[in-house]
Amino acid sequence: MSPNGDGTRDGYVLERQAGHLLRRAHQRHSSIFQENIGDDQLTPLQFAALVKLRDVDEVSQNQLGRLTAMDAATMQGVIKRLALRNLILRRPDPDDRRRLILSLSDQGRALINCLLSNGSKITERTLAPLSQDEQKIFLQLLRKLAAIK
Amino acid sequence: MSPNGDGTRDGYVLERQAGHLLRRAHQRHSSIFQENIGDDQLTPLQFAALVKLRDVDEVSQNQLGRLTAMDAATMQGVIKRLALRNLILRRPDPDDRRRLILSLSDQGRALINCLLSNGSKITERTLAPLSQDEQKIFLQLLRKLAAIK
DNA sequence: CCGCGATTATTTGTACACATACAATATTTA
DNA sequence: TAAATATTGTATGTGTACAAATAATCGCGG
Repeated sequence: MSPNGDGTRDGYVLERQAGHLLRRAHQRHSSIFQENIGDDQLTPLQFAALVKLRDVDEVSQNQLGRLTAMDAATMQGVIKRLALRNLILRRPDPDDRRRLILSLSDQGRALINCLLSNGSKITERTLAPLSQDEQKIFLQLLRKLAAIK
Repeated sequence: MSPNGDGTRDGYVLERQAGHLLRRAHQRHSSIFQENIGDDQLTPLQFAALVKLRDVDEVSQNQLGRLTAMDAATMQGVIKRLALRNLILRRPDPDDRRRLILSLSDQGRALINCLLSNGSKITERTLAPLSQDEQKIFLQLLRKLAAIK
């Protein structure tokens, strides 16, 4: 009821809420990404789109959005910026005229192949505050929490 | 080197990267927040600002930003929107004319007191995919990862 | 007391993030 | 086949996020 010394009055402490901590952890990761990705323009979502596009070769914009957990509107912006840099190609699907088929350009393929090791470094540095065992546990629990699979 | 069946070609699997998982977990939390906060306009950052302002009574805008991990530009927008709804008061600091002293309005205090239990519910539902033990471990590791304290 | 660096708040620009709405096209089903 | 429904890509509006630039003010060393 009365102040606790740290300024809190009762049960709800911001620093203990999952959402706040997730946001701050994500913040920290973004900053590590930016420092280590090795391409000033490339953002985490753009990188994710390129990685996934490399895995699947060809997909429609919406499909790629589902594979990378971006909604259609967000995906559209990400793709537009990647296309502007000539990292991906867009061509109409002859079998479904609503769709745009996306694929990596040679330049995009070269870039992502070159940057993949930076991606691994980023994950490593993001998890660096944890021991090896802790990292394993954390990723496992985080996967559950993100409702993956 | 060659495709693995799941479409991946080698070591870098998007779904195993900390950043991607953090983003998706945060996404899921945001959606839970929106469904459960009980105020259509209130966002996670606005809620955090109100909670912290309730704890500390009076602070400058930048100080509140540091307490809630928002940079000055973000804080400015959040505060502007809260002030627009008359949830907070802004008055100049007589001792430092650069500062705006922020405090909860009666309306803001009433709202946050009313919504705190929803905040707890949101944390609970966000962590629901984990057992009690897992929740404890997860929060502890997440706090380390977010570099809190 | 002066000057200069630091702090405070604001503004601008870019990029997510998602809801909503829309037009064009596909698919389902009546 | 015709009508209802769903999907695809685009556009718009609001709200994070952060860098960079600006202006006002503060405080400290000289």
